[in-house]
Amino acid sequence: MRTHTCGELRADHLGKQVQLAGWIRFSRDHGGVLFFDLADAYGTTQVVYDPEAMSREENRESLERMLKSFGRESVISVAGVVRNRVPGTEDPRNPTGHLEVLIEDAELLNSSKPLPFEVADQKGSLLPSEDLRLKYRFLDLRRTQMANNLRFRHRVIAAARRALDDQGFVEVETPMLCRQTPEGARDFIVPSRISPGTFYALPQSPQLYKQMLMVGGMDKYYQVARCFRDEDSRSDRQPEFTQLDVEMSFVDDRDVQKLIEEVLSTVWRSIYGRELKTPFPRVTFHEAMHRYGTDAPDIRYGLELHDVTDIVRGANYEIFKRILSKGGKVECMNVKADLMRPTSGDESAVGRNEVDRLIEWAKSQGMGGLTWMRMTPEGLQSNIVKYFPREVTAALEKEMDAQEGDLLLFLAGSEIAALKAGGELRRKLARDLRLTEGKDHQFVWLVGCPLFQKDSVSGQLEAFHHPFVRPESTDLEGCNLNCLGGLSYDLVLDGSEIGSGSIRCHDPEVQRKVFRLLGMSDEKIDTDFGFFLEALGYGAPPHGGIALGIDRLVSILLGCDTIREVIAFPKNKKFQSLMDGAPAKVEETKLSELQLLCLVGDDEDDAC
RNA sequence: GCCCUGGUAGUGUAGCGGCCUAUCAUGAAGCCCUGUCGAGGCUUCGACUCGGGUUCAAAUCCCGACCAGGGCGCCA
Repeated sequence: MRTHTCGELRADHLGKQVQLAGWIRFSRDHGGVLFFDLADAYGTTQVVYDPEAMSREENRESLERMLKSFGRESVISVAGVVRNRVPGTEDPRNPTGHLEVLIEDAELLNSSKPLPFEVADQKGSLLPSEDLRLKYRFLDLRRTQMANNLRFRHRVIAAARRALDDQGFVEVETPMLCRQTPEGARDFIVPSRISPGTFYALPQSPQLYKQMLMVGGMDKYYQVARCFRDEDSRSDRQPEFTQLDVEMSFVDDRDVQKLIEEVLSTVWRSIYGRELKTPFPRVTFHEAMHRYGTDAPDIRYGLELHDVTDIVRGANYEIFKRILSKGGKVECMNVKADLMRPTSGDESAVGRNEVDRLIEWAKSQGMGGLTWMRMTPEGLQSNIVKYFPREVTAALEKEMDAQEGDLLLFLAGSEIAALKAGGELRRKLARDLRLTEGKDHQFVWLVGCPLFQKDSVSGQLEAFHHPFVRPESTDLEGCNLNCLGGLSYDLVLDGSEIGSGSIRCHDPEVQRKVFRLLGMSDEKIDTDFGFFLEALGYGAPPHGGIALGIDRLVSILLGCDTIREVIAFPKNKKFQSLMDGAPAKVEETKLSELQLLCLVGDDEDDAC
């Protein structure tokens, strides 16, 4: 159907008879000469109809009529000769821009209805609303941006596969129809027809299966695995998503991290053609929370938090006094003068109006407000500095290394609230002041996370990551469980968690103890995890692994706002596929076959 | 479950109490044009999400619904 693609023709094809096929992106009718930009997945080639160059007079009229009838996104094939363009009319932006194909014959392979939005890239054309793009995703995918995104994603995955294959990893597929896991995210449930009244769950991750593969002696496993979680959507969350899932035997945490650094280095070489700096910096959970106010720190800029609680204790400032009396903390951030005026010219980009806006923002974040002081030649100044004795402001200046023009921002509240708000403030300022513009991507290992955390409502211990993390110490009776660490590690990229892994419990007794501490009865443990503990009892090797979120990784590398931009057929915020209408009702007979009753009638109001 | 933002021709937008019979661009349909490449020129078509309310007067203000997105909770 074609001899070449639309991105292929070069100077050495000149004079050759070729046949191209593709979509008409643009057409230009000059009253006689007709130009078409013929596009396919590989590029765009200009094909031209020139009536004066037509030799066979008898075909001329019908060919001309046909060509003039072609609309945008019509699919055509053309036959003709490759020739140079008229001197001075070359298009240097296009690799095929110095030549064109002179149409001798053409065929309409398929016509296109008028488009719901523009597919061709045009200067100044804005994207249509996302629901329209999702409804017509097949058209959206024709846009070069989307096509490039998917190709980029493919190259990332291909490079990762190559790296893992080189290291002797085996890609193994694990079931999509699983047993429901008791904790964690909500499962998607699939009814069994053969065993009425029972249900499979779609996997939240292949966690247990990959551990079983280690027990099975597979030694090095990986999978580009689809995972399913029925939790509410975010811009970086979809009900189904893809993980690069890895597990290996006879390793410690450093071995897994080293492997991932190697995999990502291969990705870097493959897509950027340069080396990735390894090993990645390691930040402990404690350090991340106290310096950056988050467990997924972006360390590409400063704005670090300082605990100034003890310093401001000497102040007569009612707001701080009230919070301190309740055991709260005061966190301080120094917005250095040079950060505040790189982009927007003369005056400080964080003037009084902006500070007022930050105060409003802090209130919207659930803080009581935000206190500020600006460093001047006369020392710290602000509306409330009169409540701070000179020795307190002096100590603040020293602790925060305040130089002239610097802005100190204070957040006061319970320790966790102050830190979290500080983390949010950091992110907001980084965004507003464009602190990451032009900066390289930065990976960080987050290590030393606690094994457990207390549920804020029930007070019950719950797993910080998941219940399969090996505790730092196996003496679970003799230690403070609130401080007990796990052998886990998160991979953070530019302030987003893109991976999480750990060394696992391979000793069934340790694993059972962890389950018990999580509040599970022995009966429940045996029902839900009996097979798992049983397996660990048959000589499970020490093992560990990690899973990288491919959608997040790729979207961050591409600078996309949401992971939907790197997923061919994503769902909307309500988990609907606007293109095919999923989820949808099924016929009554299908339900009876599954022994299911639907409590929601045809009329929405009938819902119980 | 909650909070925030937004809904104007097919698409993207302007308008934000009367100058609205609603702007501009793009598109679609038609005509002109023999070297363009977002071709150009001319003509035509085509919209205020829905329901209440305030007002002499509502695209504009208020309330509610619906739809979309962002976030909180949730996501072991």
